[in-house]
Order: sequence, then structure tokens, then C-alpha cells
Amino acid sequence: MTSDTPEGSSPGFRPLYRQVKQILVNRLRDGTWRPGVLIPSEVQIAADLGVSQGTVRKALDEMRGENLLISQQGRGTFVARHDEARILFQFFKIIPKIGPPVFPESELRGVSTGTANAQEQRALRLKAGDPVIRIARLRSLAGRLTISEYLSVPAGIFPGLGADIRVENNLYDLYASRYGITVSRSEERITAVGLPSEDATLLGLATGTPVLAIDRIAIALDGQPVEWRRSLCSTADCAYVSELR
Amino acid sequence: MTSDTPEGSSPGFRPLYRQVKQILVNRLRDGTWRPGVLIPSEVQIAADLGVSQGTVRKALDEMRGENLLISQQGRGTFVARHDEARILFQFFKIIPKIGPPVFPESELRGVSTGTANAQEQRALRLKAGDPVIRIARLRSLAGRLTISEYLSVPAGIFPGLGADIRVENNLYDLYASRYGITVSRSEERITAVGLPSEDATLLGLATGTPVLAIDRIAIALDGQPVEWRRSLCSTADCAYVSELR
DNA sequence: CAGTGGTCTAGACCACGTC
DNA sequence: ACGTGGTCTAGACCACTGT
Repeated sequence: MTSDTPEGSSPGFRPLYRQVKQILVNRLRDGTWRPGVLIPSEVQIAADLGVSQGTVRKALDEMRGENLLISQQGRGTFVARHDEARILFQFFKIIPKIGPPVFPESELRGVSTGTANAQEQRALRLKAGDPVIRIARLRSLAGRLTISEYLSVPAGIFPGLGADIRVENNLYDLYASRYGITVSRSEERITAVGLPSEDATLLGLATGTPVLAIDRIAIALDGQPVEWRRSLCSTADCAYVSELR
Repeated sequence: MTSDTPEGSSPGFRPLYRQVKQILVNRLRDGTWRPGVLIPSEVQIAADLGVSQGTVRKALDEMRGENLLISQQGRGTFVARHDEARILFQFFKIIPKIGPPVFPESELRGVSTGTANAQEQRALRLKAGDPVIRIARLRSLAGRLTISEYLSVPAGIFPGLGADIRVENNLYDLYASRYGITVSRSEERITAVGLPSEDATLLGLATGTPVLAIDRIAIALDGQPVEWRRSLCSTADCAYVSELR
């Protein structure tokens, strides 16, 4: 490993452990290490890259902090999966007002294709005319219809998604396992709106009922937005939780 | 004496750096190190406690991650203040739909005292009859009335708060500087409701307008809830942002 | 038992801010 | 020049999981 980086002049200092981290993240991006697999031990990686174990450890520490890896003392380090219980609620912050958190069931309403509208162009960094796949579905919490959801993804990076989606519930697990796209973080903007009549009919609620409008942009490992979704969520029996620290 | 570590279970093994961290956190709790001051250098702390610099570093790393400390290369490590720009938005997640984030102005409506109702007893872990201080205020974002806010604190830990509050805007800074209470994290539950007529009048909006109801419990360094607040927030010009990672 | 991650140490050098 | 935090190394031992 070359420790001198002829990058720039003034800001061109990159710690070795960040270079190591970038190498390891790339192994996740390009599918060398797929979700769930056991990666080499710290000493092994250190030897391969010609750095000390402590440097590898610091890179792994950051990746654990970003929920990309999971380590277990005595066993090894594994690539995080999006279908594990502890990961499920990383991106699903809606919990019942009474009782424990539950993961929602999904009912697919429709899949269509089209070209990116203004909103999709902005959220997904697409150009006019770029193809998108749109999905509409309803989600239930503990058996009660609660969420009407609309989402759009670039057709370019999810070829043939429509066919796969029929029985899927956890989309991010599908993105990772079938398309090699790992959603690493997302940003949500929440407003309060009156429920449109169309969604009111679907959810069995009165038109104009105050609901949460949750607009999410999901970001992949490489920083590219890969999904835009808008969820209209009734908060009669549940609430959106946010921990600030 | 292990008092309030949420992880201490069967093995009774506590890493040295966590013990060091606990010692340092206690210096924040008891006011030995007050907000804004420069704390001793890593080597100094290590020598004082009889551990290596690396162990102190790991304790400081966690505290930096919890926004309790701020380090600057070449200068030293400082106790975080709640009035710094980068901290302000740690607990204020409402930003304008267009334009950069701005911190809101506050207009005090009233301060009163009473005994904890059922909701306050649950949120603040109080008993029936425990005294509380209640504050009502309006908040504006970029000059536009946006939020009607109600908050309650235990009178026991904030004696005489009512007198101080007149011109305060950033309450958490006041809690820290005047009462030695550092809010380290908080939990918010968000629902959508129709704006009550009273608040509608105050905000100059129509009764029943869909708004966000943001219920927050603020937690101090020792894990005790120290404030409960409910904010009714119009999202005509702004949105609640939440980053999931 | 061997192998893994987790902790702890001691010392070296680097980048930065201050004197 | 000096002291600070930041990085990197090498080696030791501890705690845990498998065989």
C-alpha cells in the first residue's frame, strides 16, 4: 500500500485507515463481499494490505458504526444484511402507540414505468426523459391499514424490478440481494397534510384527515440517491419516532 | 459501585476505558468541568488516572461521539456548549422548505406552576402531587409564526426557573449554564393532528389545519427525563427532517 | 485447543495552533 | 519551539466461539 498520496497540495492528507476503509467499502459495492458472508479476519486483512491490525480495526470500527458490518467476538466479522431484525427498524421509524414495534405487511397496488417528472429528477438526480419505475402499495401495522405509499426508482439501476416485486415486503433487502445496491442511509422530510380523497378511500378514512407525509430519499454506498418515496401515514394508532443525540 | 450502567449484566466485566469514561462524564455532571472550558490534555488525564493515553483516547472518542466534548487539533479538548451553531440543530430538526436552516425566535406566552398531571408523571417519572413548571410560547421561523409550544419541567430540579425564562430562547443552554443540567439526548414522537382552535388563533391559521404534533422527552446525562414538551408545528413553509443511518 | 474480535500498553511520528 | 490532538505501529493479554 502506498502511504504517500500525491492528491492535492494543501488538503491532500488522507489517513491510512480511511484509505483502507475505502478499499473495504469498495468490496461491498462491487459485490466481492456479499451480505451475510464472513469476511477475512483483521490480521488477515492487515497482512494483505500491508498495514497494522490497529489500522484495519479503525477502518472496521467506522464501518460498524455505519451498520455496514457486524462483528461477534470469537466468531468473526460479517457483512450486514438488511433482513435482520436489528436492521429492519433502522429505516422504519413508525411504531404503534401501544405495544411493541412491529414490522408492517405490504399489499402491492400497482407497478408502472414512465419518465422522470420534475420531482423525481430532483430527488434522484435524473434528467428529463430518464426512465423510472413507480410502485404504489398499502402497508398495514398489526393488521390495520395505515400507510399509502408511492415510490420511484431509476429503471437504469433496477432492470426488471417490476417482475420481482410481487411478493416482496422488505425492498432494501431485495435491492441488496438482487441488484447489489446497498442502501446505507436515507433522509426524510416530514410534513402534515390532509389525506387526499384517493388515499382516503384506500385506507378507509375520511378525506382531509390529518396524516404524516414522509418524503424519503434513500442513498446508496456510493452516495447516489437510488429511491424516492412518499408515505402518507395515518397516526391514529401509531407515531413516528425520532431519537436525537 | 456500579450504579447506572444499562449494560452491566452477568459477567461483571467492564473495560477500563468505560470506567475512565464514567469518571470523566461525572466531572461534567457534577460541574467540575463546565461548558466551554478546556479540559486537561490526554496525557495529563492518563497520568492522573494511571492508565495509558490510548485508553483515555477511547473514552474521549465515545464522548465526542455523544457530542459531550469537542476536540481541536493543536488546541485541546473542550466541553461542548449548547449555544454553538453546530449544536443548535442537534435538537431542532425543523427547517424551511426553501432556503438555509434558521434558528427560531421565541415569544413567551406564559409561565405557571402546578402539580404533575398523568401525562407529565409518565413522561418525567414523577409522582402525583410533584410540582412542575409549565411554559407556553410561540416560535417563529424566518419571521413567520410557525410553532405553538407547551413544555413542562420538574420544579424540583429547576428552582426559580420562571424568573429566568423571560428573554431566553435556547433553553438547553440555560439548563446547562444555570442549573448544571446537560441534556444529552431526546426522543420525539410525531403525529399529525388538526390544529386546535386556541392554537389556530395564536398562529393565525384555520382551526383543523393539519399540523405536526411533536412530543419530546429530553434526557439528562444521568438518564433522567428533565423536560417534556409538545410542539404544534405548521408545515406550510417548513418540514421536519430526520436522517436515518 | 486454536482462532477470532476486544482491550490495553508504549512509543513513534504527523498536522495543527500558539507562543 | 513547544504542546496539543491525530495517526500508525507492534506486541501483549483477555473474552468468546468453535472444534
